[in-house]
Amino acid sequence: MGTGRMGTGRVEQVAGKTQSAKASRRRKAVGSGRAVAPRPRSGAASSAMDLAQLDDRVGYFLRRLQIAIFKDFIRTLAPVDVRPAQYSVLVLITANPGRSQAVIGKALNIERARLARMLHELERRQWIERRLSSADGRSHCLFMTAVGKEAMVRIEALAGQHERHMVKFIGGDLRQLLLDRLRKFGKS
Amino acid sequence: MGTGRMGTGRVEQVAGKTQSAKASRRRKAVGSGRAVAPRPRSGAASSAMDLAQLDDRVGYFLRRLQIAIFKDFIRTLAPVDVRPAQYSVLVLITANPGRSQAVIGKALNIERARLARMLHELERRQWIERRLSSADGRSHCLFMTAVGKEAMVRIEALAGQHERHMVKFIGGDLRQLLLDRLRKFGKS
DNA sequence: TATTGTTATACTCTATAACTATA
DNA sequence: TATAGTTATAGAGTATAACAATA
Repeated sequence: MGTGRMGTGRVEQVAGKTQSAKASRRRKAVGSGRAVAPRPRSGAASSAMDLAQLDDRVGYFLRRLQIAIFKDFIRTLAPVDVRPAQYSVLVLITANPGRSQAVIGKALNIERARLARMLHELERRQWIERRLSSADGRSHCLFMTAVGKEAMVRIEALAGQHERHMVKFIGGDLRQLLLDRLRKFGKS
Repeated sequence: MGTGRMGTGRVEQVAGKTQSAKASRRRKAVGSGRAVAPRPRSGAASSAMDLAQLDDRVGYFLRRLQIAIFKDFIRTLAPVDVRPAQYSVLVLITANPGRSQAVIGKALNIERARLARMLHELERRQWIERRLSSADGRSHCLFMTAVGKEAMVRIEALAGQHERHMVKFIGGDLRQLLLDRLRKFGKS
């Protein structure tokens, strides 16, 4: 499951592209009519929906819960335009300054290729800084900038707000139980 | 969060594209050297990693658990090449024959655009059939084909195997508790 | 006007391969 | 030879807009 688009963060830069996108869409739309094979007719069913075996698949419900949680996270942190993966990286750099990309990536299970791009974005926003390691010329040591540390104050405030939403959403008891039981799956 | 690639399902059709992909990559690689600004040097940190605030974010752990679960699902159902979203659609069509795409999509929170493509794929594999509704000319009623029903036997067997992996992975008690508490978030 | 199914575009994220610089 | 960072490609998934046909 990738994470796809989800939520309403990052709305700014879409506006400028609307016109040309529309135009090219219209251009390409010419002659794109799919040859649809004629289908047989059938009466439509209309009783209540049965989830059947899906009702016993934890994965299914966990997935839906997780999507709802990420949506709230993205919505809550929209003012600072920080997504879940970015947040986890920022927290780790803040708490562990000077670590290499490889180490941070492994801790969060983020591919180094993906992390490289994400760090470029965070560097562009002047929140983090990369310094070549004096011990290993291949490694980049990661640090928060002064601007980044300042931004983290607001980011953590919003993240805390999101966490309080979770308490209201799934209940404080279930939240705590999940934390206690799931921590072991999130390490390494 | 979309779900991205994840796991090892669908490996077949990659092989044939390797050569041309490599070639075009080499072509484009010419002159793509990024002008990297020289970075200051720094000593590398090396103590144990601190998850800091991340250690209290249920969303973080739920996300990691959910990824692990989907990976197991994809790996376990690789023999039939069925992904989680496809599985959920197949189960619902099997249990609720004759429903429209709109209804199935709403029940599973799958965008109608996305569902249309997925159903094309399932139709191509001759597992499902679309019939125009006699009551509403806009609707397509969905049915499993004989081949599809036959395939579902193996698919459900593998899905059950996956579910037993879950019991071993998170424990039968936690699985049951999650099912009891999360079902309400998965309906609508 | 609104809805159903469809196509297309943009973006996020994962997986993978290739390349460089360094070790 | 192996590792760190980078770039690029393919693919899954989400969000969104537009369109034709139908209601």
